[in-house]
This record gives sequence, structure tokens and C-alpha cells, in this order.
Amino acid sequence: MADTANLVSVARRAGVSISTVSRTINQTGKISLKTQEHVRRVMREVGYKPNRVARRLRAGGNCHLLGLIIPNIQNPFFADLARGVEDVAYRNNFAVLLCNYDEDPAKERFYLDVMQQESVDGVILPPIHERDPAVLRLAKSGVPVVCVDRALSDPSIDKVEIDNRRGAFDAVAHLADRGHRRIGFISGPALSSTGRERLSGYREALTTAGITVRPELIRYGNYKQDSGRILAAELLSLAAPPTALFVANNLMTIGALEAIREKGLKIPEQIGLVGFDDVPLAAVFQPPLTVVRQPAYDVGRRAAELLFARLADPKRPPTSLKLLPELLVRGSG
Amino acid sequence: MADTANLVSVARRAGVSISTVSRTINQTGKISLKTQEHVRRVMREVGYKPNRVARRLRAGGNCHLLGLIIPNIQNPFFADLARGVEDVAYRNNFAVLLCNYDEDPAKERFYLDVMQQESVDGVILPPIHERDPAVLRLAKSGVPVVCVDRALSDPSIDKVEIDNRRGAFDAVAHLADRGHRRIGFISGPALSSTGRERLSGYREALTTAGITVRPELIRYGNYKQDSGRILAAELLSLAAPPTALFVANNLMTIGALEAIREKGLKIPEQIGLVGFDDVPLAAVFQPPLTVVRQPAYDVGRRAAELLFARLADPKRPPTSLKLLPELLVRGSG
DNA sequence: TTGTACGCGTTATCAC
DNA sequence: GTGATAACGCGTACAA
Repeated sequence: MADTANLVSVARRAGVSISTVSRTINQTGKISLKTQEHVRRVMREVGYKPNRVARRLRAGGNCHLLGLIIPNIQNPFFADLARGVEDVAYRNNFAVLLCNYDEDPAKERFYLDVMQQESVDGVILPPIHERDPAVLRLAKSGVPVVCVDRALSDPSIDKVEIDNRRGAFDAVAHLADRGHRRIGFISGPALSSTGRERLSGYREALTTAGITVRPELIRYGNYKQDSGRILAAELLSLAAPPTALFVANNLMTIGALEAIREKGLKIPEQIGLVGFDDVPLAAVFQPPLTVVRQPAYDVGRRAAELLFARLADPKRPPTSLKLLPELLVRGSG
Repeated sequence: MADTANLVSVARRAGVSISTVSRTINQTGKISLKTQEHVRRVMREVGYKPNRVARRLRAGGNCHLLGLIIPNIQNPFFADLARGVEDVAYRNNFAVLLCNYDEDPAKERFYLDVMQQESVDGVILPPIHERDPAVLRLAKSGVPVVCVDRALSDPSIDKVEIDNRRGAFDAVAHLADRGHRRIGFISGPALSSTGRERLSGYREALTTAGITVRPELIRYGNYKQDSGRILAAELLSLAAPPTALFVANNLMTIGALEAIREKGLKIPEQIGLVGFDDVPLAAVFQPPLTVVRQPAYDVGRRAAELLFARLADPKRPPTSLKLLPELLVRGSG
């Protein structure tokens, strides 16, 4: 049960004071090179590792920990995003506190409290909605916050978003190009910013193509697989069903595929399909799925970089990034 | 910049000492109900939240944080597992420190150090290999460790594994039942315990079915998509190619699908396919993919439960769980 | 039943 | 250059 070495034991063993040890570690203050070397050797000998907890207690932040609060890590989009965050964090010797809040305000509040109680250096999250009061409060309290995927009303907060309107526009314009005139849309929640933006891209593309927007071809889901299946089934059962479907996220696309399969329709001959978000098997699917690929990893990476930039310079002007999604035309639509 | 309330400020405001406040929070010692109620009200008023960092420094562990170190969160298997861990953690008011180590010993060492420096209450991880010295050292130092997915040589450590031999056996026996005599196997690394166990299940099933094990039909991959594609292509180019493929994990199965597609082979008529691990799109794939489903979420859940059981009773005998995978016969083999 | 005082391992502010 | 020492916020032995 080797008691872990601490500042005191290292100092004693090196025959110096704890301040000298602390200063050699943090490169603060002036220490003779000879002493530094000596101290460093002793630290190696006893395998000293600074205690991050004590550091955080003392310094309150600035201690190599950041929080990532996402709806659900099982969604490949957020898994990729998380990986982007984690890679940048690792390069900076930071650890990541991961929280799944399931769009549940109570869980979100709990985790935001944890962030404060753990005095993390910063938090990355997609806010539940634009004026999420808990998040705004956290940001006001001085904890650096970077929003990803969804916006927050406060313009002073750094954010990394996807150009959802553009992504949806490209997808629907592509379907229109292929001759589709009745294009169904399985949207996200009307309340979410991503949902609204993708919807406006859909409308705009239709209008541009000279196609009338028909409300009966638009259904609002919750970004989960089940709602994709149910809503797709509804659309396909219409008296005048759509000839193509545009689905607003990855899980609902899978659900839509279930519905299409149950109906026994052939893709793309009988029903065209374009999904928002790429998925692992999409490229080898029969037919390969046409999707709007979101640069999820990059969203995470850029957000973490923004966070580190802010830590380095708290006064820097807020940055707002908008990354471009990419239409991957494969075979389904 | 509302300075966050602490024990002192609450105590002052309530007109009691800090120990009284501390005791009402932790239900330790005897405090009159009236005082308790009063203190609680004050805490609510000022929005007091105990500082987790100070707690951990003081108590060294026992403070609502656990570590999860996995190869890569982008692998759906580990995403599910992580979710299982997180759900149990949340129910116990714990937060989770998530680390991706990419099978890289240096990263693993870094993160294990972090665990100690953060004085987490416990760590859940799949060790790089059976006698991973860094993990053994951590466990010896008194931090509760639960191994998942892969074993560690030390029998005193709690673990949750999958019956890999059985899963592989069922898959290959199923292919043999369908009349396949030349069954190729894209294995995991020979060094990993999961790799070895799945291999032995494969061999055993062949032998049971009276089929000779042919080394040229076995290829060793690294559980990543590329190796699945390359090795499948090799097997399919053999003078006497296999009529069916069994692939040892999800990502390599996707790779194998790429290779099959490039060859223009029809599944299951020209080539049967069974993969280890389910994937989101597998059920709607054409044909639906036959897979060995691992209960990844449950692995995480049970591991976390084991960890909490150990925290509650450090003296309890080590538990070793082996969960059963399930062969989902769909259409590909 | 309640209050006082110490220590957890750091960092930062003084002195020398 | 270096060393003592006061916080950071909490839990707890000890005292009252």
C-alpha cells in the first residue's frame, strides 16, 4: 500500500522546502537549474505525481479537467463528437467528465451542478434549448462554456454548430434534381434549433425547385428510432404517398428503413431516401445510403480547441463556428 | 459572480457551527430535528452544494466519481457498455470520468495515473492484456477495479465477461448446420483473450461438426474495419475460397461487407456471413445480418453494480460474471 | 447535542 | 533563489 508520494515527502527527501518543489513543477519563480534537476530526479525516484484534487481545491479550476454533457453516447454522432473532444483534451493532459443527460432537464441540472462542484476548467455541451437557464447560469458564474450542435441565445458564448439549413437544403435539392416532386420530411422536434433549421432548409429547397410545401408531408419526430419508423409508416400510407423521404437524423433514418422494409418497397426505385448523419454501415448498405454527413468529430475537436483558447485568454472575443455538412450521394436517393 | 456558498457561509447564516451543517448533510452524529430542518432550509435558500473536490481531498475516494477506461467510444460495443456504467453511476449520484486509450499502453498509463490523482472511488476497464502491470499496480494500491470484456490474471479482481467461446461456437455451429463446410474466420488478435476464446469456439464447433480445421481459412485482424476488409478479400481470393465467413467483431464485419461487395458476391447465396457484435443497421440490412449479440449495456451495468457492491463492502469475495451472448439468426448466414 | 481545531496536498504571498 | 505559512472546503476527533 505504497502511500503515494506528496510534496512534503519529495521535499524532505530532496532536502528542500515544498515551495521549491512546487515551483520546479510549475515553472513559476526562479529556481537554480541545479536544484531543479535534483528535485526532478527525486520526483522520478519516488514516482511523484501531483495530486489533481488538491490542485483543483486550491486553484479552483485550471486543473486539467473538463466536462462534456451530451444527450446520449450511444448515438454515433455524439460518440464521434466525444472522441474529438477527448483527443484534444488528451493532447493537453486533460481528462474528460462524460455525462449523458437524455434531454432530461433534471439530469442536466444534476450534471451542471457536478461540473461546478468538481470545479472543472470548462464545459462543452449541446444546450437543451436556446435559453436553457441552467446553462446560462453556469456560464454567468464564470465557468467557460462552449456550445456544440445547438445554439444558446447568449452571443457571448463560444459555439460550434453545423450548417443545418444548408445540409437539409442540399439533400432536398438533390432529391428534387432526381425528379422527385413529393418529398416527405421526417423532422426533428419543432422546438430544437437543429429541427427548425433543417426544416427551413427543406422548405427552401422545395420552393427553389418550384415545389409547393405540403404540411401533410412533414412529420415531427424526436430523433429516436421508433419515431422514425412510425412517422415513415404514416407517410407511406398516405393516399398520395411521397416518392422520396428525407429524414432528419441517423436513428430516425434506421426507423424509416424498418418501415420501408415492412411495406416491401424497393429503394431507390419505389422510394428515395436521404438521411441526415452518416452511420457505420451506410456505405455497404444495399443500396448504399445517401446521407448528409455531419463532421461530428470536428465539431468536438473545434469545440475543445475553442475551450482551450478561452482558457489561455479569457478576454478573447467570443467565437462562433459553423461547419459545413457534406452530401454523400451513394445510391438510396 | 455569486461566490458559491460553502459550509462556513451556511453555518454563519444559520447561526450554527460548520460541524452541525456537515453533520446534517451526512447524517452522521446526532443533531436535533429542529436544527436539521433549519439548516436544510438555509442550505436551500443559498443554494448550497457540497464541494466534491474538497470532499475527495479530505476523504480520498468515497466521493462520487468513478473512472471508465475503454479503447474507443466510437465502437458501438463500448458506447453501449459506457451507457450501462453511466446509468448505474447516475442512480448513485456518481459522475464518470471517460477515457479512450486506443489500446495504447502510454495512454493507458496516463489515464491510470489520472485515476489515482483524482482519487476516484473505482475504475472499470478492459485491461490491455491478462497481466497488464499498470492495472495490477493500481488494484494493489487499493483502488477498486472491475475488469470488463477481458480478463486479468489476478483472481481477486471483480470482472464481467462475455462467454466468447460459446458465442463463437454457436455462430459457427449454425453455419455448419446450414451445410457450410469451408468456413473462414476473421479472428481478433491472437494475443487478446477475446481473440483466443472466439478462436477456440470456432475450432470446437468445426470439430464437433466433423469438419477439419484449416489454418489457411483463419486470419488474424486487429478488430478494426480495414483489417476486416483486407482479410476478407484475402480469404475470398483463395483458390478454394470459403463458402461462409465468421467475423470476430462489429467493425471487421463492416470491412468484410465491403470486400464482399467489391467481389460482387451475393449474401447468403454465394457467401454466408455471421458477425460478432450487433450493429444499429444490421436488422434492416439486405439481407438482415445474422450476428452474435453481446449484451454490452448489461456488461457495463453489471460491472458498475459490482463496483458499488465492493464499495459498500470491501471485504466481499471477488465476483466473476460471465454473460451469455445470443445468436440472432436473421438472413445473412 | 453542539462547537473548535486540525489535516488532506496544493499554490501563492510573504519574508529573508 | 529559497523557505515558512496561510488559505482552498470539507470531515472528524476531541472537548464542552
